[in-house]
Amino acid sequence: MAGFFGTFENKVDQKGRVSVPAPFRQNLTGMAAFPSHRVEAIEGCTMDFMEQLVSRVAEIDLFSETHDDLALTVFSDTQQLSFDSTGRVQLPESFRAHAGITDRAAFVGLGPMFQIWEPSRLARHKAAARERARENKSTIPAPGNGPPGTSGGAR
Amino acid sequence: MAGFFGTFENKVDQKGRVSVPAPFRQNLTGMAAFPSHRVEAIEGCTMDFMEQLVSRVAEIDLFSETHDDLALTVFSDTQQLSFDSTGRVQLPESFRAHAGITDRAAFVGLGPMFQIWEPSRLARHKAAARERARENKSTIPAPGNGPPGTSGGAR
DNA sequence: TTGACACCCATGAAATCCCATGATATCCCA
DNA sequence: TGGGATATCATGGGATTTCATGGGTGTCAA
Repeated sequence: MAGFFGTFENKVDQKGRVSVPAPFRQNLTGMAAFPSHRVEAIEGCTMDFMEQLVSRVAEIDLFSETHDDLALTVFSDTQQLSFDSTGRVQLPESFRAHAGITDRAAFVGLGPMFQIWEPSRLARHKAAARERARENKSTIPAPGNGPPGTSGGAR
Repeated sequence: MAGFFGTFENKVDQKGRVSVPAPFRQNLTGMAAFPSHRVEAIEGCTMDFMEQLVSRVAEIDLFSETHDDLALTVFSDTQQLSFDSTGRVQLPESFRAHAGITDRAAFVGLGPMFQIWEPSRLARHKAAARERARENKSTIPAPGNGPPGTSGGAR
């Protein structure tokens, strides 16, 4: 599976446009975005991934409260953002407000998806996340060898 | 599985490019790299390996805190480095800074992955590692046994 | 008419391509 | 087994392309 890696900080111009980092664009024919309900950032992913999300949510009991809440939270605010000819997207005002983005936006790769942050908030969030990951000793289930960067080394 | 062995020291030119040692390149269609959390070096692995990680992460409950923390910690500093036609990669400035690399870089094979060091730091690190290995009587677990016990991979 | 927005072109900086060079290492054949 | 021919590799640097960014124009709708 192709993924999103790395962190890229780009300028948001007066029209509210941002260049999507070229490495991200390569995996994106079209992109879907929605405000994160957990952090002050925008979540982004491929259209494909969004459709997988739809399937996953569909597996939750229909008519359950969880289902409704999740569906409403995620899908009702999702927008498909399209690129202009130079690879920029228009960040809707409501998205910028949610993330506190004014004139700079940091794209951060999270593997299957990515997030868009106001840079200084990202810095704070990242420090906190790293701390938590260390405390919980979280690791990625190894695909047969010790994952680099988490815990195991050689095997 | 293909592995990385040996140490190779190459020049970093003014453009920030380094030749990836030919023996390493043979195992690499594309390479992923990220700053080590434990030491002042850059970790490298195959793109395949990274993508396996992505798949693993995609299987964790989306929107869980674990998922977010883990993904952020692992992927946000990772970059895909691609080879030019003569087998060089561009080492991003942030990587060089993390490892203290200026005009020389040492590639160290570590089996399933490898590291990139500033040569003199590597020398020091290596001496220390050898010392620790002797004191701890570290061993490599025999094939077929459970996860490494006290030998504890890199730490 | 005034925004909001898609489309287009311009620009400078940076990354990448591509060719050239010399140094080793490898091959091949007498 | 010598030793020249050939291939591989690390390295340098100019040419070209990509990329982020700025700004203009036209269109459609309120």
